[in-house]
Amino acid sequence: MSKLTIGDIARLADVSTATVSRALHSPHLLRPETLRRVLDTIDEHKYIYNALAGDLSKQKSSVLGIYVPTVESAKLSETVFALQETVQAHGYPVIVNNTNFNAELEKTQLRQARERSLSGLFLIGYMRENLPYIDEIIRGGIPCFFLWDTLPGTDYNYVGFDNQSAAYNMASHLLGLGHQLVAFVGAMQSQIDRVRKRLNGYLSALEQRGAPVRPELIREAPPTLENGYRVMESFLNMKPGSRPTAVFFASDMLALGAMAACRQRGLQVPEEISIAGFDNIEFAIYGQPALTTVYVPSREIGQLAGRFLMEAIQRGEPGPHQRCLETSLLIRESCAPPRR
Amino acid sequence: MSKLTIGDIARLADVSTATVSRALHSPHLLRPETLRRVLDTIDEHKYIYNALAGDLSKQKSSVLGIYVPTVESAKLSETVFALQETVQAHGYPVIVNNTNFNAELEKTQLRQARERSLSGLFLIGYMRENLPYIDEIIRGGIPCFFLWDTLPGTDYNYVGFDNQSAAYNMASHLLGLGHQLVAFVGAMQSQIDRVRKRLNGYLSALEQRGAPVRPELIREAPPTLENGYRVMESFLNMKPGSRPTAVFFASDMLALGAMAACRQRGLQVPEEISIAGFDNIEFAIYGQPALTTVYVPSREIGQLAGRFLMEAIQRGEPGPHQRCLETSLLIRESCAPPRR
DNA sequence: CTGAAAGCGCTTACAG
DNA sequence: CTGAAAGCGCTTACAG
Repeated sequence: MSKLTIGDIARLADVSTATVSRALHSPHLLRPETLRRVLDTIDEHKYIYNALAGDLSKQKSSVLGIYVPTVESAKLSETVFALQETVQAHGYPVIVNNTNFNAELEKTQLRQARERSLSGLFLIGYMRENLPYIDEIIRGGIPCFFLWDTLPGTDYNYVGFDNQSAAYNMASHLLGLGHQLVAFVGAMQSQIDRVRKRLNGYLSALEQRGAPVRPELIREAPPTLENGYRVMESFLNMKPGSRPTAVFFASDMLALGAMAACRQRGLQVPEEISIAGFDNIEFAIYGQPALTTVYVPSREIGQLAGRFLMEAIQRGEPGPHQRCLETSLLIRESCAPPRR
Repeated sequence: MSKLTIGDIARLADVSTATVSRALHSPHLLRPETLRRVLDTIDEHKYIYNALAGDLSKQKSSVLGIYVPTVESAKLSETVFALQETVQAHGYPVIVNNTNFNAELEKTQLRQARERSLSGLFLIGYMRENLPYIDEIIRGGIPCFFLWDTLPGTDYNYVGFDNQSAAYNMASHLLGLGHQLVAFVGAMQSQIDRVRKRLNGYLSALEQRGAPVRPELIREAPPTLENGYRVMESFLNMKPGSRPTAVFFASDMLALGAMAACRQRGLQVPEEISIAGFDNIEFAIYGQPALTTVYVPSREIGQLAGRFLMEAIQRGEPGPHQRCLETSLLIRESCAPPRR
């Protein structure tokens, strides 16, 4: 019942510990006969590899880390799971960290990555103030991938999409429909760069169309149904004339919550007010009406990032690995021209 | 830039490595003056603790593992995140494994837990055939907690609820409304014990009411909106008379997908058909109509399980830790008496 | 193709 | 309260 070590196996198979280690990790280096003998001994005695010892001598743990600001959004989970699926085929487990928009917490979690010498980090957003610390980690030799955003003109690894132009396109679509008062509700743009870029996309669409910016039509809330509901209520309480005729939510959760608020008030979407989202979660198409939104390739992001890291580790490809994926406007039924 | 070890710190602070180690983990053992000197040196030189070495010498990694069959269900994520929140306050990161209803994969992931000597495991469901292997892990000294289910009469740790009686109650509610043809759609009851218990609850409600069991009204599908949609379509294609007048879905995702199928066919819920769910995901209340479902205390499960493990580790409480939480029927608008 | 041996950076029982 | 030293179980450069 007490645990066997490679030393025990070595003795039992009449080889050295080095040979046992090779049987486990570089079988091609061994004579088939030797290999077989060692492997048989391992099986027979149900030897369990001690990864703690292995990690220490390699000075690197084959564990990965992913950092997510919140997981209320099912969409982020898709990236997490696609990533896990990709890397677990290579035997890499992944530690999932919820930073919860908390810079202090995020930093603690980032520090653990160094203490544990993780093989790679994936960041779906990060707190701006921690960037220097992230740089330090990268210099320390842990590859970091930024997800859900692009950082062109830098040496950072990233797999994401152009948040600004995606938001620009949606805002333009709304303005093109004839809306003058288009509101924007972001999922924490003050803290998350990629959401700030969406805000910028919205602003530049306004500018390009010559529409005025109205600060009272720009809001921010964590991406939950309930917050969408609340924000929408507050819009609906504005007096007609200053009340937005279209609202662009930078998250489907918010948008879907908002649709419920409209329903509650007996307001027809899109006849009386247009609602657009961002993400394309599975529920978007089940909305009533089906939600016009921005398609985000969340699974592809996870897969690609996982693959890039595996290549970086196994084939020693130095990078930087950078990829900007396509998003697209999903025009469905929740947006229409404003009433005259 | 090269990494410092406690040996370096010891030399710089003119103490032994044992003292540095104590400063880090058992500061109360040191004279305040010594402690201060060591801590200052650590700060000054930005020493980073090497958890790989620490884990090896303690022969135990302060990492936890959680095993989830699928994460399409937002509800399971709630448990995962509540758990993480609870344990991360104690400095324990958690590896999240998606077993994806795949016994082979689950076993590989379980083996990694042993290789890495994790400090604790949480299983939200597991493949039946892997139970002997889980037993082996427990005997090997890694505490395991079964979540989302109860295992009364055993020595296993669990934090869950009574799936059978919860399902029994919902099925009884439907039958009590006057439905004769109540269908049951499970999220993989053939593979997941807790879902099988829900099926049993449904069956015993039928029996208790003297309602016949109709095999064609019992279905199984992974818990996604799309599957709910499809299964419902197939029910709606049955000829009236044999078609169910109420459907009990063992997952809100399925139920909400089914509501969309009804809408698509122009069928009124609950006037023409009743639909019930299980989970109470946030979307349930935003359904049209609001979904009648079973409340599952997913966050409490995660919190409690995390707390139990921390107590087991830190205060050495041996357990078994067992807790059956309450569920409740959430009667909303999606169920009504059948049409005559 | 295989082995002897140093080394990875901590922890902790023991001694003082 | 503190230190010397053995030990955790691997990996790998080097030698043969």
